[in-house]
Amino acid sequence: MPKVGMQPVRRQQLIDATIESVAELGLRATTINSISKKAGLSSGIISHYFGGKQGLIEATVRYLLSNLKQVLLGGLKADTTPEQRLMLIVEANFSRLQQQSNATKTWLSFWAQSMHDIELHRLQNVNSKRLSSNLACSYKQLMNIEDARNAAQLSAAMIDGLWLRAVLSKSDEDEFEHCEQLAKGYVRSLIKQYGS
Amino acid sequence: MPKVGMQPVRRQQLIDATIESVAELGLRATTINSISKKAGLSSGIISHYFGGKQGLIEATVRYLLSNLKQVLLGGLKADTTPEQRLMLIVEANFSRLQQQSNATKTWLSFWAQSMHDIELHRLQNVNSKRLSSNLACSYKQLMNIEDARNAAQLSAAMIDGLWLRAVLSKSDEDEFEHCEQLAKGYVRSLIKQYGS
Amino acid sequence: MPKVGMQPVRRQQLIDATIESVAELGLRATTINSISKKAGLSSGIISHYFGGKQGLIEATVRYLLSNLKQVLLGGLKADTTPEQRLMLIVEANFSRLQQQSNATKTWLSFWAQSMHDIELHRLQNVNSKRLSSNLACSYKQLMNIEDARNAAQLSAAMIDGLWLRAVLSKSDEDEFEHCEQLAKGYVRSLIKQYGS
Amino acid sequence: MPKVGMQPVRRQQLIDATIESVAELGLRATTINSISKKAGLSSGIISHYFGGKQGLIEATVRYLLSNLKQVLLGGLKADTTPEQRLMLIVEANFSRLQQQSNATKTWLSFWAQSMHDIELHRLQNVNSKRLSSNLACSYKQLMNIEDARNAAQLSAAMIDGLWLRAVLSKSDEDEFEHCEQLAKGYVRSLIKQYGS
DNA sequence: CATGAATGAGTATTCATTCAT
DNA sequence: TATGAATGAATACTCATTCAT
Repeated sequence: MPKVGMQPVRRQQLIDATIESVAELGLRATTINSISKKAGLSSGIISHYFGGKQGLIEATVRYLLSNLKQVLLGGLKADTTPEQRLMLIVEANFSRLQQQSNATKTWLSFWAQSMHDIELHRLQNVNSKRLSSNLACSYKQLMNIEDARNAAQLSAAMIDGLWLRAVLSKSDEDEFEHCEQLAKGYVRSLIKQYGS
Repeated sequence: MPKVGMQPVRRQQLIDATIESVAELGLRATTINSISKKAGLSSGIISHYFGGKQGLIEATVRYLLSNLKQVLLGGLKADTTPEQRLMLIVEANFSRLQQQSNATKTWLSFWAQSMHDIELHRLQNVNSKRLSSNLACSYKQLMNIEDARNAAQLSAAMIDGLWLRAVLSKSDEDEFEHCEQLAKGYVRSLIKQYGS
Repeated sequence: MPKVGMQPVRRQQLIDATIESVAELGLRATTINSISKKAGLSSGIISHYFGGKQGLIEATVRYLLSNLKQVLLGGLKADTTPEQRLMLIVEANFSRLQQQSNATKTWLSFWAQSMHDIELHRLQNVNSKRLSSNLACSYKQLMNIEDARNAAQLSAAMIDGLWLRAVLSKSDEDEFEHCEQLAKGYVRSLIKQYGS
Repeated sequence: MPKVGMQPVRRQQLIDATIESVAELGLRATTINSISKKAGLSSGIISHYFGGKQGLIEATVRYLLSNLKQVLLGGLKADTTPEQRLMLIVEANFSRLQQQSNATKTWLSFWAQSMHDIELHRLQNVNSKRLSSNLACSYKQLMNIEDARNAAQLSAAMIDGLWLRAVLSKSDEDEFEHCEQLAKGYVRSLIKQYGS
């Protein structure tokens, strides 16, 4: 039943299946078969739409990153205060777990792989830099540039650190929620500490 | 060239080669051949000494963890103040990069794999718990239990977060050094904030 | 050259190649490569169609057994006398050598392996029981039940014994023919001895 | 603890371990390690005494065959009648199961392998011929040569057939005993039938 | 558009053999 | 005389890719 205009549908089907498979089996055990089976499609379709497994992996990472960006932009309105913006950034980063039931493991797999994959590393760096610069941008409205940059780096580390430890200890949603609160508390303490 | 008493020598040779190979190629691309070639030994020897690839991987993780523990214990003397102890813990955790030229990437690979490997997860959890409890133990001498526990969780997250971001951005030694200072500064600020 | 509807063709190709390889090299020296080479196919195809070497081995045994059954059923017509039926059973069992140029050696290999392989043992038992019960069924029409059972056991042993010794001494077709006549003669002598 | 004159002791230890291992695991799964472990010796000793695995296998077959021969000769006394001799031959052949707790499976493995191993085939043929000629020799004293040869061939087939079916159906000792009685009964019926 | 049959290089593992001690 | 460390060829199996339909 070949149809026209299936391209975006098929692509998304395959990306969703990839996230599921990596979360469930790990990047290592994820095969073109495990993905296509989850998508309910044939294995050949992957080469057809993504040129190969590697292409699908990269498209999946790009999708996860752009999703994170959308969540962030979606929450920003014209009249948000700098502090509200900072809270939104924290929330967006912890929401990485909600997009798919368990896409958290997927993030971690891609991080590790990015150490040995140039394209993945580039994508991951763009994202990392964006977190820092988003944070710094808001902090700058509350303190001097030097302190803002420091606060941004520390907050970014705290967010990733809390998130990572939560993922690695296979925490449930409540514990993630608790970590999100800790991160917000830390951001507030930085504002109080350096804020003018 | 069979000799007697080679067991510990060969085991260490293979563990070192594994760390090198995982750092260079990633856990995924590390094969029994890449390891044995680096060790200058035959592939069969891995089964002989570790029962298989999985056994060698686990032995390598155990080695890295025990090394971290040794670094920590090695720095502790009788007359260290709680604050000195906390600084030592931070240093030990950042020293993960120095034990082997580039064992940092290796740690990250093992973390990711631990999400899909029960034994690795168990080992990683022991280590994670030890960091928290070591920190909490020292904090308890400086503040009340509730605050100490919180401080320990936050410091652990900050240490791992700073370390992770440094690894992921392929930082050089100076940047690691800077991160270590940031971590220490954060620990000091927690002491000042909650300390009685 | 992927085509549709090749499944049964490929399966039979591989089963034939297995019989050939086991006959020529023995079960022990038969590898996935020796089979796929004989079949003119790649080694991967075996996993594709049979899940692995073991699956192909079992399918091959099943094929040989079902073939034996077919030869037997094929010879039976409505108006055969019990004695004619008994002769047909003997013939069918000796025909094991004709189905494939030299499938006899293959049978022997599978028998030996059945001592250490549950599934093969099950299959081999079904076959062995069928020979006994087919013989007993015909004998019962010629003598009392007790004698029929005895005659069946003795005839089955005589058939297998003559066949085995012919195989082990690498007999030619004439000698097989002679053994078949001996077996038939023995069956007739049992009928004369016990027959009412 | 190197000692002199250990050669025959070690050889027998290894042959016994081979019989055990082949019976338990099958010829296919029997390795130099499974044998040397059962013998409580090192793996290297096998090359030392038998030149390799193949040499040990052949020595083991030779041992089983010579044992069968000994059992037969041992039972023969000066004043045995031809019929007694025939019964002894049957008994000796069924005793193949008693030499080692379960050496029966071992025989079958070697038979199958003899189809693809010249030396094994030679040994097995000598044994097979001896059975026939021993039987024929005794029969000749009771009937004319033609009938004796026929009777020998049929008896040999009956003995092997009954024994084979008993082994393949994993019969217990009682069932083996029953088969031995059936074989003896058959020999007696042949004597009655052709005997002058 | 989409399938899935077919390939074959690559992987971990096994194991008979060798040989320094 | 005896060991067992070390080897590396061989084996079964996996899986990304290709391509005829």
